[in-house]
Amino acid sequence: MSLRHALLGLLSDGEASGYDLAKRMDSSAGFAWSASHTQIYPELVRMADAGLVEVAAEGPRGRKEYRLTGEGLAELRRWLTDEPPDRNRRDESLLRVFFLGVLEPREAGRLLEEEGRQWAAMHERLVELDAAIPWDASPSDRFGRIALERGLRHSAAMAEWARWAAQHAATPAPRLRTSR
Amino acid sequence: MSLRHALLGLLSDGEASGYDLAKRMDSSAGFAWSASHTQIYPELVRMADAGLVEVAAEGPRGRKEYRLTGEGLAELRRWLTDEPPDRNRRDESLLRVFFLGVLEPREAGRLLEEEGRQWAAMHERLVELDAAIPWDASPSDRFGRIALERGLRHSAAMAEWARWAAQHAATPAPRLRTSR
DNA sequence: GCATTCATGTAAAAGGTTACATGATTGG
DNA sequence: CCAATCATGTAACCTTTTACATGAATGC
Repeated sequence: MSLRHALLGLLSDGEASGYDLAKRMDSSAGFAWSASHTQIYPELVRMADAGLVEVAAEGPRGRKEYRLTGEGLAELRRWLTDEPPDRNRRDESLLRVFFLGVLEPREAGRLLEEEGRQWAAMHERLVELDAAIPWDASPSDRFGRIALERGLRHSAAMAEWARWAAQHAATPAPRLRTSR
Repeated sequence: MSLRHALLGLLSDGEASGYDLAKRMDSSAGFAWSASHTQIYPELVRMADAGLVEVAAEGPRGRKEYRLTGEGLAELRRWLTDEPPDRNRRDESLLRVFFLGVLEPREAGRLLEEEGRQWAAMHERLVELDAAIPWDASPSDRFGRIALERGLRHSAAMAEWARWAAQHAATPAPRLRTSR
């Protein structure tokens, strides 16, 4: 139930409404987890029932600002330290690579080149994001920056891999050599 | 509906029963997509109804070997070339990083070190897998090797990142410097 | 003979997406 | 006044996981 912990984490950075959380999810932590408002609103109600969050204030248009309770913060910490991360991989763009052999080599190469462009574009986006954010010395910014660094390295490595792969997709060499 | 395309892809490599597919899923393509037998069996029935696969042979213990139809192969190719990959990210171990600020710096560092060990272990596993597989010149092996190379580069980059991050998690520097 | 592996399934529950629905407030 | 954004929700559907269930063949 990672949605719950994602919401606890986002709320640890300050009070927010479901609407706010949905938007935050689309930027920062959304690189790791996404959810639509239709999933967030009922989950917040369940979390309030469980005592993990509480309504801190109500605003215009029925806006409800949620705040983390002590119990909620404890649950977030427990999750981080005691529960082993779910390393279940689910990556559609990798899945596709396995099956590129059913296409013409040229077509497979073309798709890998496109994959490289996508990763390069993502890298570019992250570089700009990094430059645009006024990082401060707060713990949440420190780890936000560390998470972004992960994205930078990941996208750089994937863009490089895709370029390498595109070259090797069409070359009828009996054995591939790695670049490392 | 990626499960369907994962199964089509696995079947493009040769006939297999649901049982076989569940096992293959745990090794090769399982690094990108996993599914349990309880999901695979009914999906194969639906795929047969849709004309994408057919029962090629029946064996002992009610074993049913499925074979890709022409329609199935066409659908696999259409998916690869015409449908844009779903780049929806869902990565619990990254999600955690965003929230490490709620822990003691030392605890956060410890978790990042553990993350580094996990990635290094994964890298080691892939290096061994690479050495153990008798790659041939077939298209499926070519792209299997390319997919594995992606895993090698990915795990190497992530292991390096985690080591870097562990160092920076506890250091109370006002601004982080990247290693690139 | 017995344990293991092979082999298939059903059903309930949980998690997630898409379509539909409503209305208040703000900015131009 | 009108469009855009804010703000919340329900319901149907699809996907995935977990629990339960059964029994045949193989190897020792």
